[in-house]
Amino acid sequence: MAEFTARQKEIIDAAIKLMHQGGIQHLTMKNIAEQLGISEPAIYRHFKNKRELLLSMLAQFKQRSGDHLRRARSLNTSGLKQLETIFLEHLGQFTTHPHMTAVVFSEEAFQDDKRLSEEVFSVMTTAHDMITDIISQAQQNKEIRSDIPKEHFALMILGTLRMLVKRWRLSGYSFDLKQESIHVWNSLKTLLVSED
Amino acid sequence: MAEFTARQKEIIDAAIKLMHQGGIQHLTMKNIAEQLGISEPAIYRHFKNKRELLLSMLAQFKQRSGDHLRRARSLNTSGLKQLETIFLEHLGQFTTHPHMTAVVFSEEAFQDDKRLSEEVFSVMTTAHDMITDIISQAQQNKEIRSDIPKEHFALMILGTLRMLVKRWRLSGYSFDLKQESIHVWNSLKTLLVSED
Amino acid sequence: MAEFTARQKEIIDAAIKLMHQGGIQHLTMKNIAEQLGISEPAIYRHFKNKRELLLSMLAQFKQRSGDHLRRARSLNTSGLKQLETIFLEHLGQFTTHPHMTAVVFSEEAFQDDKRLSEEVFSVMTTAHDMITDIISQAQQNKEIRSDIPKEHFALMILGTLRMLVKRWRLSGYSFDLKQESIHVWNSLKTLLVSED
Amino acid sequence: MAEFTARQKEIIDAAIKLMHQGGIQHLTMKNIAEQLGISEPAIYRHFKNKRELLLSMLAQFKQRSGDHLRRARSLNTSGLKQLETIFLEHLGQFTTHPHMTAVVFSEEAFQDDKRLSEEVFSVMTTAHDMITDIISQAQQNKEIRSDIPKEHFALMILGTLRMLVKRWRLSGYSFDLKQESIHVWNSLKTLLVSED
DNA sequence: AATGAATGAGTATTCATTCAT
DNA sequence: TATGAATGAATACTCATTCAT
Repeated sequence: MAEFTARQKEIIDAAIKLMHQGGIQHLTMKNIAEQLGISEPAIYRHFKNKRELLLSMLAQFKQRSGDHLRRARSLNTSGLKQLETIFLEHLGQFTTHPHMTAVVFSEEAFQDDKRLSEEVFSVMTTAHDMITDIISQAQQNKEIRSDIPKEHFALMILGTLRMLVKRWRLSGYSFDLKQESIHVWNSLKTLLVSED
Repeated sequence: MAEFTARQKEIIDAAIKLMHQGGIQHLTMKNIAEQLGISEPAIYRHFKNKRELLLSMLAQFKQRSGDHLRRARSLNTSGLKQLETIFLEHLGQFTTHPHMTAVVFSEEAFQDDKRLSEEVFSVMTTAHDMITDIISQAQQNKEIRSDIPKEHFALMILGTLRMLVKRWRLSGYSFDLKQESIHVWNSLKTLLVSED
Repeated sequence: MAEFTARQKEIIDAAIKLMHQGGIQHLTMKNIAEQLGISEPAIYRHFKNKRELLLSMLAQFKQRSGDHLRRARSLNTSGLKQLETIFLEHLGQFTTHPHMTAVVFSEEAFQDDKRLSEEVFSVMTTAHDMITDIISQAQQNKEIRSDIPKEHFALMILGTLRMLVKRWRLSGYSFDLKQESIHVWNSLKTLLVSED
Repeated sequence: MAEFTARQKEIIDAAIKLMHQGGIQHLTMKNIAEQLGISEPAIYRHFKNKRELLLSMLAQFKQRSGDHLRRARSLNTSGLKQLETIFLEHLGQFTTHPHMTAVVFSEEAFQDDKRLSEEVFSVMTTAHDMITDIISQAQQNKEIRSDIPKEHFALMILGTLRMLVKRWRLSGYSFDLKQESIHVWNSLKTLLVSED
């Protein structure tokens, strides 16, 4: 939908990087300008105001996230394989772009602006809903055990994924997220399919 | 360790409430003072500065959280029962004090201060470690399936718990967290014990 | 109604002086602070924001103006004498406080804020209405000729007064306003009473 | 004297319209550009800077005003008729172009620039002088009563005219200025000619 | 003749903190 | 123990203006 100019992308990237470094407290117009080597007012040529910039940042994140999910969903494979793709690709993306993890956990930061927090919420909800959907089908196909409500599985998968990212972040990216994500997924898979 | 005066506790509570309402952006000395009906300088009689206040807030939270865990741990019951107590009591505490959820998710907020973020991290780590410990023993006792690494179980339990709280928070506390937490725990329990 | 502290009065006076010197463009928080030898933030201890300061300035002016009018009105003299008192005292006040003239002509300056412009408008309207009222009675008492609508007389008196002040202002206060106002009032009086 | 290109006239008109809408605060290069649908730098092709633009605006206004006065003056009629023409045509012009009223009352706005404020002042002075002149002759011709100094009559006529316009402006143009101006003029005329 | 990109100086306002009382 | 008054540093944002294209 919203196409960004090269400069806008640069600014958005700088904003993400700053959020990553020191939270929203660090995400000031001055810091963004400094990081890009331009003056503060220059930013206003590209974004009406800070809010619009943050909204754009989230819009971009939302789109990427949505693309990921849709791509995984469209794969002509089993539900379990789709979930694996989502789980691993999502975490793989963070391995490549560690500062993106800052955006995932930005709900609390944007708490004082309804539009912004809704936008972050919607990313989480979309993922949750799609995962629930895949599980539902996989349960019907007997790929996944049916004695656990699909919403609980979704909660577990998303919760585990986020917890893994959070630990990686708080540890200072001190372990190999990609490697670890494969191990964790295997555990999750085992639980999803096992039946008494 | 740190014993707080009645006034200090009041200030800490006010701080938590403010964080809950509008994030760290709302957590200003002015707002704290306003909420307590005192002047700003008055706060400095009780805390050296804002940082010390936040540190105290986290210390209190850490202690409460630790107490909870230790109490659960000391119960002369099965590991599974201990995990259940931790899971349900933790969530039960949030039901009674919803503004406490703000503190749980405050890691990102305190990102720019090492001491503060470490403090929040340590709460999470302590919980993680204790859960891992309980699981380890329960696996030896054959209460919990052993084909899944204990760390992965810990990740799942803590991740699911946090995800549940986060959804409750972002939904505007629109569902019965206590009720829901029982259901989710049952699902988790089923997965913990089931064996191929 | 609104009682101002000593500091608030100082700030209001500084604001009036600045408006007088260089129009609203000069009326900045920085300039006010500089004139008082304090820092900008200090002003915010005394007024919530600039708008509130301007509103207070106008409130003070409104009250003074109203007091003047009511005092003149309450004089147990003829209508003509009351009008003379209003005319001469009003202009006399400006002679003593030349910077007050800036406030009289501030309607255009406050155009972009409804509340502010309404406040200035109301000062003018109040004067207009009271003058109209006095004229009406004086016409019934045959003090003032009745072949001219009272509103037109009010327009003339207020218009002439303002025009005189404006010319004084724009001339750089180069003539004796008090002296001149007596002459002009004599002319007005002659016209008010003369009859074909 | 100063001949303006079509584009320059457009820019001047846009400036007047903006002043009319929200005072000098609204009269920014950005707003002018926006109103014309061009970019800000484009304005600098036609005016050296903002000051030059405002000066041109006033020059245009001065010329129009002067033309009006001279045309009225050149009429081969009585002095009273000339004054009537000036009074009614002036107000008639405002009826057609309400935003012009903004320029009449712009003295205070341009207070911080000597050249600009002088320019506005000169428009007023020219009108004042010419009116005084006409009155002087009319007094000699016994058209107008001679017991009132000509300057006072000039002050009254101009003051009443301005006051009428100001009230029209502040009322939101809610009454028929043309109609009202005829009534007010009749009152003024009655006073000008009546003799004890 | 016009624009996209940029900027130095300024604008109101907020923040944590200090100090005299 | 508390407060009224103050402040340096920062905040988002605006303004007139310039310059390369």
